[in-house]
Amino acid sequence: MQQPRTRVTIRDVAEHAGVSVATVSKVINQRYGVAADTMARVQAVISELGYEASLVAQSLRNHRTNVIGILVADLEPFSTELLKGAADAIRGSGFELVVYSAGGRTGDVVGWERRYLSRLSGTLVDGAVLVTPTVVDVQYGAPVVAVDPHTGSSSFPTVDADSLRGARLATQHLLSLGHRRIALLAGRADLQSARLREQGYREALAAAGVPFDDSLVRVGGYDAELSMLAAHELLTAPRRPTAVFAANDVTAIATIDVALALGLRVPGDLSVVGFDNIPESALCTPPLTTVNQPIRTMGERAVEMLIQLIREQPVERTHLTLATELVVRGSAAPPPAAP
Amino acid sequence: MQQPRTRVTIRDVAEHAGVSVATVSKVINQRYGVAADTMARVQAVISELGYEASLVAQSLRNHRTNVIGILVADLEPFSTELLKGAADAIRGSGFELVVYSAGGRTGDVVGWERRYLSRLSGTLVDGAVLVTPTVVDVQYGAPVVAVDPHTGSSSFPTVDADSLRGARLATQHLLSLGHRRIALLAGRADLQSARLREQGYREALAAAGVPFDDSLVRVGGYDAELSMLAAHELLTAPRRPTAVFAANDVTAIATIDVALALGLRVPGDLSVVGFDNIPESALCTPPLTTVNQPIRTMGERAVEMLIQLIREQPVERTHLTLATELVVRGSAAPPPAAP
DNA sequence: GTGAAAGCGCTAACAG
DNA sequence: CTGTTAGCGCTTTCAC
Repeated sequence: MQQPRTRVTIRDVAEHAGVSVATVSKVINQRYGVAADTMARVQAVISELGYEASLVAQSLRNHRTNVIGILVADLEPFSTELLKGAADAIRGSGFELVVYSAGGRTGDVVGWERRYLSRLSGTLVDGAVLVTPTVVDVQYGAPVVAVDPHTGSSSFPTVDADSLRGARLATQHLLSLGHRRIALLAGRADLQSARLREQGYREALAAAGVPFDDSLVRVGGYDAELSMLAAHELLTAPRRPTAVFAANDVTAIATIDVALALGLRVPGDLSVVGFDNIPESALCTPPLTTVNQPIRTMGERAVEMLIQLIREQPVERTHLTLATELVVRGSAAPPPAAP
Repeated sequence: MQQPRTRVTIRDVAEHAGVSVATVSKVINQRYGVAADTMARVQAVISELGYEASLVAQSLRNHRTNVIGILVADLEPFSTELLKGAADAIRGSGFELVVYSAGGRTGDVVGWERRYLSRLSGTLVDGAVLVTPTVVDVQYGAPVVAVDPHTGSSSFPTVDADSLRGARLATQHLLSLGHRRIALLAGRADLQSARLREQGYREALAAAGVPFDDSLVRVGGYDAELSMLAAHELLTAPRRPTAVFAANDVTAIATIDVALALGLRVPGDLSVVGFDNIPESALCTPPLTTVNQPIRTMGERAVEMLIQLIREQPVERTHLTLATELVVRGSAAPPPAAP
């Protein structure tokens, strides 16, 4: 095989083989109407030159690329895990996977999503999966599936997890261990998932006849640093809670760190329950009791749904909510004996 | 803004604005020679229609996309971490990042790399970073930087970490703690990094006057499952080692799991040192003593180098080997008192 | 069975 | 200042 300075194009192949570009194209695409020996000759030149058709030129012509795009705001544990599920679903589907990351750029997130979706759809990708998108209502030239969109009412087909039930389970777990002063380290108020987790917490409290106490709620914004501050406030207050339900694992782990730094034992003095079940949650000390969100499965389902959409096959349900479940590990235990 | 069923093209904009496509193009690309009011009118139509130029058509024309591709075999901790570094380096560079994942496909890895590189280069991406590539010698239409290539002698500009020194540090650490029976859980023999780590291990042993013992070496292949088997063999042998140096963190963690399952205390009965310093290594129990490989920095450097290459700026060094260092945590301690 | 020609969406050179 | 034209690499009629 040669090592061309510049890309080898279909023209180069045609010239070397002494045929027209049309014929080469037919060979590449296995069309009928090419003599066996011509075919063989062209094939030989193709491998001699190491020719590969340009993805760009092909998609410009075909409007079909067999590529699925996934747009993520950043590569953090959640999106990374989801990507793996997507990769699982892609395998054997005949599609390829391309990931576009905004690289954690803050501020312009909405613009980025819209711009990319628009620039890619109909050309570079046959469809796209939007991970935790902020944009939910625009129609593009290609099918789009949203995973865990920031607002509940999306006009896109959507895959998410049952945050409401998960939060209820987590809170019930703490209640059944005997806790009554259960703090909530909430997520971001602008996100649907965060609102549902707070609602679940309130419902479980109400069902158990425990009054909701505003002073036990702090906003952690799904963010580690912010949560450390919030947790510190919570844990140094005069009557500190005996348990914390954190809206995601990252902030739950931050809470444990703060508690340990304050000399509290976990779960001896403070129980903590998280949400997400990211890989790190099993590895921290103590291992985190949390709510499993089937992140990988969400990625799989989203890609499967998207492929159906692309193939214009009927999609049974356009809003899929996957079940969450409690994963009991070591960070929650009965409260210390009342003073 | 409208919600077109199909992609809106430059033609649509031109028609709506009552100008030619060339003029629209000039407006988009901020070329001189457009009257202010024409410009305004076109801009208005653009935002009214929500037009975005097709990435595909642009790159076919321009041979310049301001997009950098990163090709990874799979999305595992190493590549994910590297991606983050790459994302850091991209920010503010004027380039965008696109990740292509083979999705852990085994077997066809080489073919995939070659095919993609070939299909993308010169068109969709201005250059590419290949992560742990098996292909190292082919020239493409666009610059390529390899990270931690599988064979040492790559003709690509390369970024890697000092595996040799890192392995020596790890082994010396165990030696200085008093260990003499130090096992090696090796990586894959076909990989440069694995060979260097074995060599470092041997050199440190030799320097300390400890004879190399073949029976203390097993191949873990950088793979968790394979390593659990190997570790089991090692730890159930008649004279088991007092320490294990694993060629990467994933296999080190697997070794700890096996040791604990066998009722051994870590580091009381068995010391373990890993290599990579992936995030998980700090979170496992006990926290892993390991060799830090600046993975994120490798991603950054690779992207920086690639950008220089794309801009045809001189690159000071085409083979960058980043320093490794020992990170002492809790998984290595002096050996149990000799029997 | 094969090739000439048109065109996907866009940009650059050149005329007007 | 604006439009016409050519062409990026490829596929697809449609003549020959």
